[in-house]
Amino acid sequence: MNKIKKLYEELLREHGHQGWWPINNKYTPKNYGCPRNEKEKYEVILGTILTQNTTWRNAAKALDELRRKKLIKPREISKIKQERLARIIRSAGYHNQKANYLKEITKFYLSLKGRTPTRQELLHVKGVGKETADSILLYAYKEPVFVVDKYTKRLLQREKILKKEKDYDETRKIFMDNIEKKYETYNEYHALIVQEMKTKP
DNA sequence: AGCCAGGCTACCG
DNA sequence: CGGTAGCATGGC
Repeated sequence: MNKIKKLYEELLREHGHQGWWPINNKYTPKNYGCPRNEKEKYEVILGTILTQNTTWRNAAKALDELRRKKLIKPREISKIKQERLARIIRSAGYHNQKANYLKEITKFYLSLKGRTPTRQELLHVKGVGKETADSILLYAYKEPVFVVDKYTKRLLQREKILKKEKDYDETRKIFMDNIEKKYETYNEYHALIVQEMKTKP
């Protein structure tokens, strides 16, 4: 019996479809068609940085401010002074760091010219660690990669699927070896884990 | 009034 | 290699 798959079925039954990622600060339940265009893809990328170690609520406020000022465009983020960008995204926390990170990922994004980046390339960008790299691949580019976070490791402990806590890549491999490599499924599973662990720590 | 949130970098031993 | 301080706002 595949415990990883079984756990997925249980979580889905209990919480229902989550339908990440939010675009324009709205979830798109049961619609994995997002992002639908380049603009939304770029918004998702900014969101992955802004939500690092921060609630989505606070990150979304920062995205709202950027949207209100019509700044969710790579050229605009490139142009703007870092100090001003920091003030605008203040609500996301760590705003000085994140303003720098947003500029870094934007420079990288422009260099791609529409191509899908590799995980290795993403990991070379300052401010992009493993979870953020995988989030960008999954939520912006719809690549079938599994996103691991603190909750994921904790859940495997709680369910006694693992005795000891594994590192990021090992944990990721456990999911990817046991679940069909589909974008929709990895999207759903990660969101279900967050939902489960938020309600039952 | 603390404690924590959908992490990452830099630096330590 | 593994461990940890620092980064910061807002909600409960």
